[in-house]
Amino acid sequence: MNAVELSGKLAAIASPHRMRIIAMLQGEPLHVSELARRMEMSRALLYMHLSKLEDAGFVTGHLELSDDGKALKLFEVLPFVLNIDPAMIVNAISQQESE
Amino acid sequence: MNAVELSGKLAAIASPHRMRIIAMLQGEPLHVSELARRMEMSRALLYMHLSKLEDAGFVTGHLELSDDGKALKLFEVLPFVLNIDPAMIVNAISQQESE
DNA sequence: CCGACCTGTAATGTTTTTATTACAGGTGCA
DNA sequence: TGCACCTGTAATAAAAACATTACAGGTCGG
Repeated sequence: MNAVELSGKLAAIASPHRMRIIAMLQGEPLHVSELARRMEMSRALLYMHLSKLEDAGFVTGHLELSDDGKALKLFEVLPFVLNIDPAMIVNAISQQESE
Repeated sequence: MNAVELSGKLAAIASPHRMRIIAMLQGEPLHVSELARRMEMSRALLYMHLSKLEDAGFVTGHLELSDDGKALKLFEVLPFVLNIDPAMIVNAISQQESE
């Protein structure tokens, strides 16, 4: 992982709102409207945060049909681990590309 | 470490410029002007980035006298480790305060 | 005294991020 | 048909981050 990719991922979690989203989804997938209620946040804003988390690979969402036939967009946390220390920063900077 | 502190630290490293600063200082403390030359960056801008890194506890700087008596502000990397995964995010969110 | 270094920051402009509001459209059910 | 849900996004405003320029002041050596 190069420096740009790494900083992108770090920026994606470096937000109290987004960390709270991860904490709420952890172990309990929720659909957008329900999550918006629990976060006490507008859906539009929540979508913005969810997009950043999804782009960075921390969460994933998919449409699903509820029991009564309504479409729900369920989001869940993807497993991830990032060990940040000086050596891995040096390593990221020295990477020109590659995943 | 609570969510606000953690997001502050993550935001501080979530920048290619600042990651590069850490990489350059790692193992070789440098004074501001010299680092500015190697980074090809203005001192004013470098100070802004260094302040963020110092506030977050990733680097530290102190004045020191060179051999010919001039004052130099030497910066060096402080050891740090951050293991980021869903569980530690949940933990950070559940912390109300404490260091 | 002057030139070549160094530190430190204020003021300003630009860009990006964050947040709000408003809209369009869908399903199920009484 | 009207109500209560849901998804999705465009347009806009407000706030924060980033970057540049310009200045003030210090030490040293020729």
